[in-house]
Amino acid sequence: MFALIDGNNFYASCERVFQPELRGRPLVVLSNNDGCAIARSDEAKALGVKMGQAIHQVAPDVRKQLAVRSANFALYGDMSARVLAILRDAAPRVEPYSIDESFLDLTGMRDREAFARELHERVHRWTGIPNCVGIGATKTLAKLGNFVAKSSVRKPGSYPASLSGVADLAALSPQALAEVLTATPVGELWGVGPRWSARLRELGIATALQLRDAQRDLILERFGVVLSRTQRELSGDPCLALEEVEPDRQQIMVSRSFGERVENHQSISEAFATFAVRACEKLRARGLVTGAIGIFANTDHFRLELRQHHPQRTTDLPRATSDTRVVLDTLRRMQRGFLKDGFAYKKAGVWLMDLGRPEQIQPDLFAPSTIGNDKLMSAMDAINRRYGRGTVGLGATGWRERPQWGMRQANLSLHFTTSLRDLPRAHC
DNA sequence: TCTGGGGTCCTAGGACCC
DNA sequence: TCTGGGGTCCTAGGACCC
Repeated sequence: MFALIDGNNFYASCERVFQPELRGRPLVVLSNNDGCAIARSDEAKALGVKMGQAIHQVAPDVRKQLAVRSANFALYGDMSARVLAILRDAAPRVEPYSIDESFLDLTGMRDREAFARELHERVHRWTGIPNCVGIGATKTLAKLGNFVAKSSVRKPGSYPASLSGVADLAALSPQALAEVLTATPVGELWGVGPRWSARLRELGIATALQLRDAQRDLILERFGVVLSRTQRELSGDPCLALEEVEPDRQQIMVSRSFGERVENHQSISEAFATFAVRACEKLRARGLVTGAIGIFANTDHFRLELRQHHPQRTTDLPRATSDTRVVLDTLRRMQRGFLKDGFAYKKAGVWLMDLGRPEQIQPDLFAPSTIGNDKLMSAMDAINRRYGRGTVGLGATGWRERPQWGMRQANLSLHFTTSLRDLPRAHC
């Protein structure tokens, strides 16, 4: 038996906790570079702002009514950790699924509904984050329960009012569950994206109930094992287990769109170095080493009248490492002849592949299997953790206050919970 | 003027092995 | 005349998630 708890309009809700003036107003949180909407308050949804919509494409009269914030991931990450601490305290087995969602194992619990209601209120009371809880015999049904709980808050009448905020689908009669499944378009299910949703509808499968009751071998044959699992989970047959221990990452990527188009290769080289430094920090934080490096750059694909170039290159390292300097050295060599003159680049990224635990790396007969100075790197990480990111670093990043490639963040809120520097400026 | 940043898994097909 | 039958590994592409 699973529960899924998730924060409503999570990023928008985080902003509202510390900026009460945003409550009750249509609020939009923008992606990096203040490009498109990545979170919307209910009021902003009601005005018709779409998920992922470019903010400059929102009608001017709507735009005027919106409160807007630049994405503040430091704040959201910290609020997420607070919510998670409450969940871990309340339930023995928790799987953090995303920044705003966790699965809980409720197997054997007697009064699930009371537990879920209490948790629902406690998270809101203790963190300020409104949330919903879905419960079901499988993860897919718990996810669906969560969708039902949220929908019946936002659009009263879409589902029975008793399922508002907290929805235990496992407590419903088969008839009542069938009604919920009938009211749910197939595309709203976890694991059914726009492509499959369209293909399913062509086959006359438009609702969750129709998918559940469709021919098993038809789904398996036409869509593969992934959707087949979703189908089985819909009938209460668990195919996905709770994963308390996060599996090691297979790759780590750091990429950014630039605040403006950049032709200057030195500037882009500094961007690559900055991304590599960040990627290596993430790598070490997970106790991993990397065996290969990839880089890419893109010109502005929204300006097709401009000359386009999207080079990409990967290199295997002779020995695995988590030492930023080894990665930067390789990166420098990879960049020879990589960018072309006369192109204006808009985005670049670095990714680390072939990740592994240092003790699992196949050893070389004549040389150590990894390379680099662990003590130096952990000292740098410790200083940056304590005094703030970028307190110590490496020259290849350019070390600039405002790099040419830097992001636009015109409406960034304060780091209310993670920066002492911001505290005196916070009025709450 | 202005358009995000991460991830995972599965499948099919080709190269290659014995 | 007739030309096997398994395997694995790798990669690219496509789907999904938040």
